This record gives sequence, C-alpha cells and structure tokens, in this order.
Amino acid sequence: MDGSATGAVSLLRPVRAGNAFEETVERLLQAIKLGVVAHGEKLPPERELAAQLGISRVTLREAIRALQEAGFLDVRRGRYGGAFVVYRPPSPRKGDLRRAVNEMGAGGLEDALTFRMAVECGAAQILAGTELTDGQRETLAARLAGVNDAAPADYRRLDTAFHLSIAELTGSPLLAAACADARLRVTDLLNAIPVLRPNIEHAATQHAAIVEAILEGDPEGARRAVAEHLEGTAALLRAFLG
Amino acid sequence: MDGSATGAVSLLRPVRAGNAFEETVERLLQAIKLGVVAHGEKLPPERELAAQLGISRVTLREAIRALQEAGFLDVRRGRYGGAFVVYRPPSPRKGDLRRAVNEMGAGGLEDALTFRMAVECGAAQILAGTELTDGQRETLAARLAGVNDAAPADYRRLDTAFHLSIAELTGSPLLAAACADARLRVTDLLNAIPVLRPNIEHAATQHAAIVEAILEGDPEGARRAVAEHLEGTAALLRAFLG
DNA sequence: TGTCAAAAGTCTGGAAACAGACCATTGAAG
DNA sequence: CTTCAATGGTCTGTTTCCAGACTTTTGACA
Repeated sequence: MDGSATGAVSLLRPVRAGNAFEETVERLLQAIKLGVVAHGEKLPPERELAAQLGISRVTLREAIRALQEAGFLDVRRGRYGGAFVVYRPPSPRKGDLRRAVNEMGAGGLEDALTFRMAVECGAAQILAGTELTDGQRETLAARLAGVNDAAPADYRRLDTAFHLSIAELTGSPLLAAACADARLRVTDLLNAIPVLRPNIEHAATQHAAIVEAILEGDPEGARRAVAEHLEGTAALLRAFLG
Repeated sequence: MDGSATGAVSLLRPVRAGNAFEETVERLLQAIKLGVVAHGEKLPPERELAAQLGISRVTLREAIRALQEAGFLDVRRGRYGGAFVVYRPPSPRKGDLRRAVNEMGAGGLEDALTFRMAVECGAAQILAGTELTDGQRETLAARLAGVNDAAPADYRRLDTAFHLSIAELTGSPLLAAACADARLRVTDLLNAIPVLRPNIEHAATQHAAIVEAILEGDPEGARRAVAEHLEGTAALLRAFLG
C-alpha cells in the first residue's frame, strides 16, 4: 500500500557531477571567489592539488589553464612558482543579482536559503551545547574579531570564515561540509550586492550575539541568533531583488 | 595574519567519488537496503536508470551484474522483465554493529550522528514554521500511520520514509538530500541492531510528538521532539556497542 | 655566480566511460 | 498461435581521463 515510500528523492540522483574538467573549474573558481585562497596567494602545487581533488594532473592543468585565460590565475614556473590568484571581487553592478538568481533556476533561491538556515542553525546550536576548549573559544573570538576589523574588500571572505568556523568547531566534517556547501550556494548572490556600512554594523551586532550565546553554552539562544542573522541576510537579498 | 581562514575544509575534497562503477554499486545497494525499492519490486529499466544516474548503460549494467552475483537482484529478460530485488534484511547478528562502526572509521560515528541531529532537527523546525497544505498534513499523517502499522520486517524502511518525508515536505531539495544522506550513513548501524518491541513503542510515542508539534505549528517543540528522538536512537546504538 | 630543489610543462600508452546501433528474449493481448 | 512492444544482452568506435616518466624554468642560497 505504500510502495516506494521515500519518493526516491536522493537515490536516483546523478552519480557523477558531469564532466571532471568542468567540475574542477567550478571548484577552483569557488575557492577563489570565496577567498579560501586569497588574492596574491597561490594554489597548492599541481601534483598535490590533483591528489586532493582526486583527479589526474592533466585534468587539473586544463582547469588551471582555463582559469588563467579567464584572468583569475597567474601561473609562474620554476621554484617558488605556482598558480597565483589574481582576482579582486568586482564592485557589484545593477543586474548582477538578478542574473545570479536566474542562474540558480526556479526555486533555487528559496532552496538554498532554507538549506542554509537549517544547517547553520543546527551547527550553532550543537556547538553551544558542547564543552568548548580554550583553543576553540579563542578561534571563535579571533574569527569574530577578523570580521569586525575587515576592510570592505575583505569583508565577505572573513564573514565566510566566521560562519564556517562555527560549523568546523562542532568537530563534524559532514556538518562543516554541508555548511560550506550552503554558503557556496549563496556566495554569488552576496557578491552581487554592495557591502554597505549599516548592514555591516547590523551584522556585527548579530555576530556578537551568536558568539556570546555559544560561549555561554546557550543552545536555544545561539540557534535563535543565527536564525535572526540569516533572516536578515535573506531579507536584504529580497530587498535588492525588488 | 589570517590567511587561508576557512581551513579549506571543503574545497580540496575530491571532485569525483572515485570509480563510477563502484559508486553505482554502492548507490543501488543503498536503495535496496534502505527499501526505496522493496523486495519483489524491480529497478527502473536500464536505459531510464542510467539516464537518472548520469552514467552510461554499460557502467550501470556492470553494477547490476555485480549485485546479481552477490544475490541482491534477480535479472529477467523480455517484456515485463527487469532487475528484481531479491533481498531480505537478515536478522542482525552479534558483532554486526561493531563491524559496521569499524567500517565508518575513527570519528565517523559521532560525525554521522551529529550531522543527522543538525539536519533533521533543522528540517522539522522549518516545516513546523511553515503553513501546511491539507495535502502535506495528510502525507505526514499517512507516513506516521505507516510506521505504526509496520510489520517488524518493514519497520526500518517505513521509519526511514517517515523521517525523510519531513525533510521533503519542507520543499527544499537540498535539505531533503542532506537528510537522506544523513540517514544513509546510519542505516547500516540501525540494520545491525534488532528491532525490539519496547523500542518501537517508545519511538512511536516520539514520532507522534514530532507530528503533533509540526501540525500545531510549534517549531521549538518540533525541534525538541526530533532531538529527543534522535538522542534516543543514538543512546540505543551506544548501548549496543557496550 | 653557480648550484639545485621545487615547481610548471610535455609526452605516451592505456584504462575507463560513453554513445549509439543492433540483437535476443519474453509474455500479454489479440 | 501469432504478434509485438518492452526489456535485457551485445558489439564497435570514440572520448575522456589517468598514471607516470621525462624536460624545462626559476630564484633563493651557499
């Protein structure tokens, strides 16, 4: 009477995310845009990076070359050489946001926001409910300070670092990966709206509340603070979408 | 001073999950063990399934053959033929659980449980915070009834269906996929412990509480109910681990 | 100023995966 | 009892991807 109950939502999904080359380009681009590898820094050596990504050096090199030709990387040979990030997030222009939303497809925006809400709230709540070591407390404080001291050009990057550190501190790689994934899905959107003074200040207050709740060991409070913060971001996006 | 702030936790992870063949075998096996395709039912036709999985028919056929030789599938030709599931979850034996845990590697158990806690709680909370249509309410009630009426042999399968339907009803495919993934990571563990009467009854009470909170639109309550339920499952696992 | 280690660049043979056409089998329906 | 559509089974050529050996470049350091 029930049959294939689960609707097969997840088991018939693609085994491989298409083409290895394209997937690699995408991944590297995310690392660059997200600031995992900051401007002026270089990617790990090809051999090492290929191993980490689980692809052959040939495929990786094709991806790197594509990014080089697109102006994201500057590749230098010889010892002390490497693939250097040559990219500054451009000032967002009108229409970028709309375009980014369209790229996500129908329902993609709500999906991403819902997903992010679920995993980030969960991470904060869990972290607040665990005993923290001094080292963990310091890391959290440092990341918070990092965002607060950020120059506008670095703001998104350090904001990302702050959010992800919460997930990482839970000690669950799966949860951390989910939060990173969620963040990735909204990066293009966030990069498409300007970094405004009042928004930063508002976010700073909320960030502080999140950290406070976590350090005090208040799971409910931490969850609520993150939810409020993310609601704010979502509202901001919707506002810019008019 | 900050550098590669995010620790690169997620961006240097493998682009492809190894071998397409092995990955496909794994995926199909999960679908079978999880009961997405129940005993006696058949997989979709090869051509269709290959398209859904994003792989070639050749690769899919290799995977099907492997599962056939391992005794999970019975493949019949001709019209009305197909790959029929021939598998009954065996009664768990002592030692199965330990083995399953060891297969997950160090830290894998806590990781999976933490991840599941975060995403399932998030899904329930979000669902409880949205306006539900009559259809959604009915689906939820039906799944709850399904678990309660389940024969022991079907219990895990219908329990899975219940849990996943919460995530699916949020309307966020990403969240649903995350919950499915979380569930998958504990299926082997759950299958390794016996389905005992008192546990089922206890779970039934908790399931009812979850549904009630969701239907009443009580996000906090829904979250708490799911958390309690999952804590119970986790405790059960730990108990069997001694 | 020469050395040399670490990095990118190049090449080749082979394995994995794919696309698509075609064959063989089956059992329900007419 | 014949038909035939749906399904699994097979084959061929192509593309993608890989593993690994080898070459070239570069700049810090002795």
